[in-house]
Amino acid sequence: MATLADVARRAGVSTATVSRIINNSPKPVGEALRERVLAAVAELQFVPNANAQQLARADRTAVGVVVHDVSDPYFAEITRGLQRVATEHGRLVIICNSYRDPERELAYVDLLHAHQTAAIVLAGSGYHDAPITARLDRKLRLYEDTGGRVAVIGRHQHAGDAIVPENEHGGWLAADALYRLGHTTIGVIAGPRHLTTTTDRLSGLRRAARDHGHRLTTRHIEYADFGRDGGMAATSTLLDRIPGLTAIAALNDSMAVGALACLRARGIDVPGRVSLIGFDDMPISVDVTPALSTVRLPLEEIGVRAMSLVLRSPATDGPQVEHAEATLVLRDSTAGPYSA
Amino acid sequence: MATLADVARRAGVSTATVSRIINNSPKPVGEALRERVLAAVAELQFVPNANAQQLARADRTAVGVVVHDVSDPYFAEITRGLQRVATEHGRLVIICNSYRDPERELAYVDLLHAHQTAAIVLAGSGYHDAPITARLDRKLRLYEDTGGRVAVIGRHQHAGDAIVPENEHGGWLAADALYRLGHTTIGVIAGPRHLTTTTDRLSGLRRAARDHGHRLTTRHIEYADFGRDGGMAATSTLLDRIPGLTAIAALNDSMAVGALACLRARGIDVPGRVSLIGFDDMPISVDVTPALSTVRLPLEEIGVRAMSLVLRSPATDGPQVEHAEATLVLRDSTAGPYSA
DNA sequence: ACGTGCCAGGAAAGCGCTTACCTCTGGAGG
DNA sequence: CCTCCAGAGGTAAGCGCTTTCCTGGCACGT
Repeated sequence: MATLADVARRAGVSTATVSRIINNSPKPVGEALRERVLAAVAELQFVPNANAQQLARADRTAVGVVVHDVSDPYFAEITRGLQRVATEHGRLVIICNSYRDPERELAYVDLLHAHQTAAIVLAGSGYHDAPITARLDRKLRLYEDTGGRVAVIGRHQHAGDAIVPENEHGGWLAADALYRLGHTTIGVIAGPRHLTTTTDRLSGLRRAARDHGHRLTTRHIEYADFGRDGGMAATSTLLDRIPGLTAIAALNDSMAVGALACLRARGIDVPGRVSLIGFDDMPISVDVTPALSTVRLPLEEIGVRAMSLVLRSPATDGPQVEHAEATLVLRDSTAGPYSA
Repeated sequence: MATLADVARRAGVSTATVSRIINNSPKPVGEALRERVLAAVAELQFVPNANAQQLARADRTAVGVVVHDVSDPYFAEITRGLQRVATEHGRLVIICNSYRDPERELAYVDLLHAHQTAAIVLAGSGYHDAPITARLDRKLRLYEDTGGRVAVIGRHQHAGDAIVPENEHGGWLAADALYRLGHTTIGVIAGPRHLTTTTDRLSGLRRAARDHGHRLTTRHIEYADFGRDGGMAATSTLLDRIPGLTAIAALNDSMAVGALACLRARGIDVPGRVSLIGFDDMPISVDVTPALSTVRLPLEEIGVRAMSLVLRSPATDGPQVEHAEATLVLRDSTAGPYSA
């Protein structure tokens, strides 16, 4: 492993000179030396030790991202936005998967802090768990005190920058859309109840029911994992419990896809017999059959905005909270109820 | 930013002692001191500087992963496998997206090298571009010389560990399946021609044609981007160019989903009028309508194996090359040709 | 009583860089 | 001809840790 000193020796110059050249520092260096040094760098295949550089200069460059799971399309889209902006700024992104384990999330925050990343963006639902939330908040605040920037996506708690998707409003949109189509009872397939995303979306659904004087009911809720298989299972029990159900709201599109699979397996026509609406509008949602009606969240844009927030000059005053608009997208999986 | 020295001062001990305690080194430390130090650590909210640690000890812990794009389901699945194993070994994973830009790929290899990662795994197709390939190979070899481990997924060139998916065989399987169903001319929608994955899969297709004495033809190839929209566009031109086409082979499932969208838009029944087969078997493929027939690659397993290879004790002798088996999965998008 | 080991703890030498500061040119200006 | 200064390069002090080696006590053996 060649070091700076090796290069310096080989070129017959001091390490300072080599350092200046490879970082092309503002300090002028003669052309002759520069060439000698560059030649030595090439011969020795010198690759500077980034850890030593980080330690020596004070600056922080990489940025850390903690998501629940990159392979989930929801996070994949957000991450794509994050990455794009980071790359434009010449920043390396370190992606960490917490797999929805709060402890692992905490551990990753420590880790990114320890690695002196310039910023941490935390994407994904918060937890209904006060001790965890408090610990996380403390860690984040400490990190900020040492000069780190933080942005959270989709959680309320933290004091720093935040992008908050309109989950509650989105829930309202979904229920309202179904009601307008003539449905009066909605079966809900929800994610884990300890996630704030779940409860936020649910409360939007419920508010819609209240707004319509309870001619609409959203009482039937089935909780499962936020994923295709969870959606499939939840749909199955929902169907068994509520004969004649005409509408299902899934709290995310992955679950909706699972619901579709269940419905198809049972030979229940969508939207002929049952209407289905999802949430998020992930890329694939337009390609399933029937194309999924859903509440759209600008996923990639959310990523872009979060990264921009965290990379903006610190001059900007105070923590920013931006909202990401939820919009209704009606495609082919929703229709008026089948009149029995 | 509290440092080790701060903690030592606060606890009234030497930095050596603090270091021993926080790393719980084998060297024994008295109980009284240990408590004092731990208290100081807590009060000062000390978080060790990982860069300094890396520099001081010789070991490397993180591992780097370079993929074309994590938000692509193909890579998302592989990454999931990689992550799982890394996590089991307590390793941090740094994920880098090259967005299929060879230069960026090279830059990332340098970057990961510079950051002293323990290993680099390069996932995704290689390029038909000798200079690039040579440069990459040189960098990788240099990295290995300095003690780094490398594994590549899905490319032949490099000398180190490799997982090679049976792309050629998979192509053969796809074409052969279609032939057995009675199709004699296959329209192919392919990814970029400079990717080895594209050409490998294509040559499998062609071999199948030869094997069947050219009663089968795979001459009609449309190149586009490896993605949903690329697949859609390619299918469109294919359909225009070859009237009466009864079978389409897409070189990956994303393209196949795009093909499905195009076919649906044109009102062409699948598999009634046109049969469609994909490649990869990404998770969503079972949920589109009709469920996609495809050539399955054990994506997550590939990730698992690659990471295991790279994390195995160096004692193991020589570079390993493992194959990932391609298997035919016939679902609902393929059938016998419609006899005109 | 004195040596002999052992053990807890500290001193200090790095790890591979960056950079503030110093030194030594040589040429311009008087 | 001397002074002064700018430019080119080097010296060395860190950055925040880890770890080797050393020291000073202490309990033990004789």
